[in-house]
Amino acid sequence: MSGAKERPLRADAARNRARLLEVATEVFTTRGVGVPTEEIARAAGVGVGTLFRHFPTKETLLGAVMVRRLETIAAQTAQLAAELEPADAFCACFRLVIEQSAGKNEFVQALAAADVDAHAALRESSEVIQAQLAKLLDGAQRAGAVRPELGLPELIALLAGTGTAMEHLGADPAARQRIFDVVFDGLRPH
Amino acid sequence: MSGAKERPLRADAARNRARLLEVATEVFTTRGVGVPTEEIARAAGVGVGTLFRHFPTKETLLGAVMVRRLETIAAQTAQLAAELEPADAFCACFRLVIEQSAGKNEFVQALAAADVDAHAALRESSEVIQAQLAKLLDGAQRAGAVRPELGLPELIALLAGTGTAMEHLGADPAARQRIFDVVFDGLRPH
Amino acid sequence: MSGAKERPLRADAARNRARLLEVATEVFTTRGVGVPTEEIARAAGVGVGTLFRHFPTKETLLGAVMVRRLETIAAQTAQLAAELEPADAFCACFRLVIEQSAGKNEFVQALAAADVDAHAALRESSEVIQAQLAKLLDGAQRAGAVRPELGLPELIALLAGTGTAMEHLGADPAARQRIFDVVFDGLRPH
Amino acid sequence: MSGAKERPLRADAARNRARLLEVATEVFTTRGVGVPTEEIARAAGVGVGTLFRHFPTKETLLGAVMVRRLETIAAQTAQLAAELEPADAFCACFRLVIEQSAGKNEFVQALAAADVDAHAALRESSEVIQAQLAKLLDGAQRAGAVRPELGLPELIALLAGTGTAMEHLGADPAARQRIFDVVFDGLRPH
DNA sequence: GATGAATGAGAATTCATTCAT
DNA sequence: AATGAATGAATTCTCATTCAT
Repeated sequence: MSGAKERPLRADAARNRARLLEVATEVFTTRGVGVPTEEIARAAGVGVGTLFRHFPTKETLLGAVMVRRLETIAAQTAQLAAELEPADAFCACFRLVIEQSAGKNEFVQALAAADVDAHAALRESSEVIQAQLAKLLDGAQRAGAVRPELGLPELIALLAGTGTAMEHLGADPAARQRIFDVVFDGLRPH
Repeated sequence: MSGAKERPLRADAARNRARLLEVATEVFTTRGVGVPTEEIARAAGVGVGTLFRHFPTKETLLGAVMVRRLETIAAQTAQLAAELEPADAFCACFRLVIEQSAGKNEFVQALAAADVDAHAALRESSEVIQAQLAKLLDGAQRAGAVRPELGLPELIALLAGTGTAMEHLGADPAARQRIFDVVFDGLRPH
Repeated sequence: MSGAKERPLRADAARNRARLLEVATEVFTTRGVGVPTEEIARAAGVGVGTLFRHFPTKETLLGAVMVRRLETIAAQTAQLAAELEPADAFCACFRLVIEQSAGKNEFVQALAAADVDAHAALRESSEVIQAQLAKLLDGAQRAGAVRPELGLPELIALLAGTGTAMEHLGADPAARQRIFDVVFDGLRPH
Repeated sequence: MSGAKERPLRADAARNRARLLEVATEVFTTRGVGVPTEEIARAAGVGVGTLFRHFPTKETLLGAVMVRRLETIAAQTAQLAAELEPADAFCACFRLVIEQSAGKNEFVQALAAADVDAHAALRESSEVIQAQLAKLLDGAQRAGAVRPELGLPELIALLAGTGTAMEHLGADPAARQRIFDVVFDGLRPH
């Protein structure tokens, strides 16, 4: 279904690609999507040409960064979901998503402004995570740990919102915990 | 406190300035800060030159838009605070801020990316609101309606976060209400 | 039908636009369409921005150059057609087109490679000329000066071809005349 | 005369070189010289590196394509010249050159824009053909079939021009024949 | 004061050519 | 020899800001 015929990719090319993704993630996250591609290339120690060989469009790069993030989160989520009781799993994953999503989240908007094909790759990863979240939510609700009237869209909105709140708070762990307290207590049936 | 000597400003100039702010608010809110200044000028029915005479920098314009929003919110907040019991006032104002802040909120980020002087004008308005929020929070906490361990920073973070959540949800009023339920229930002492 | 509402255009702006066209004609003609826009701007003594304000696309500029050429030719053709007997008019106009069309004629191809809208402006001018040529051809054929089996497409092809031949010949007037002799003698009924 | 010490060239290398020339001829002819080298390499089933090993410059490749064309034409011309009467040989060869030269003829211009060394290889092939054409012209003139005042430069210019005319006409054989009629009748003594 | 033309520093992207594998 | 990844100069176009009218 992911119809691309992926060549093995030479060792050094793979390294460059990985490095580029690494750097782009860092840069986009800390300084926003407005950063010039050239700067990302320089930071990765390659020429612009190389960047564009791997990601034919800035948007493609953006998408690849997102996908990588999503895949990481999906993997960790899967593990937590397997190891913990429904209610705990739900909380742990909620926290996980928040911690992993930190940074300027204009990403999504930047991508939303773009054409559909760019989304194609994202859609898949996105659906995987959403499915996981839906299952976690359902489990927590059956266990009576989360208000039954909430749907997946609200959960996603709350994740996004909590992420924003955390950004505004900076690193103070006590304050962050207080936010989690509010959200988790608010999520419980009332 | 605002050290500038403001001349009276001719009638038509004032009208232009007002119209520009109006339009800029609308445009920035619905289409983001990336919109070219020229387009804003055109939408306001003036030349770019006029825009830049009133707001010597795009960032200045952005700041002015923010200030206007903040002042509106501050005024409405003051009124609500005067009319309602502490607990109700807190909730009403929380909702108010959320509803008024709707739209592409890259604003803040765009401003954050800029130099300190641009903030100067904002700081004042910002402080006014923060003082109001602090008072509301304190009142609600004294009334036992809000967890006592929350500080102003957390409140602000939650406001920002709830705003983001609402954006992700679109216009569905029932879903929006469910988010408010979670947040307000979570804010209560547990 | 030419639906554009043309503003009067300020004096200096008009001068720049004219100069730009002048220079672009010269440059494209002598050095081909590959010349960077920036260089054209420089040669016209303006910044790139100005060039792109007047011609939002390199292709637009190309088109405008063509249109100008075509219009010049059309005007001169009209005059010659009015003043001379059919047979002479035909020859005179044939020569005229050749002399005016000199230069690297990749123009047309460059434009042909582009989208339809760019052609729109050209089409009109092009049709005007083609109508004139059709009339001239018809007149000359009625006068028995040109083979009756030739159609407009062949005439156009011959114009293009003779133009190419002239380019290959450079400025030697005697040689150019010999080419004309061949073509005109060949055009006569046999 | 061609001062390079040519090594025998391994069998597969020779095959690659041939294939490259084949493909480049096709591609340049149908799509113009703007096509990226990489694409030509891909179409030939080799890597760019290989292309550049055989032809150290895009221009070199262009030149080689031209040479190949010229050599083909020269060979066929020689055969026709040997088989036919002077007048017929002249006409047949004229047609031959036209038919073989079809396609986007920016070639020559592209080469003309380049430095002299690239021409060096061409010069030789070019001189061969020109000698043949001179002889054919002379023969036809002696036979009284072609105007005596025409020189080789005019013949070449007419060949180029007729080629252009044909390109403008597309494939319609009747129209093409009408062009030939004009040219051949024009070439006859008047 | 208002206007909108002019400016030019970027920004994304392409492509001939080089070079490590 | 062949490969294709890497390179970076060059190119088109945008947009905040300035300035002549």
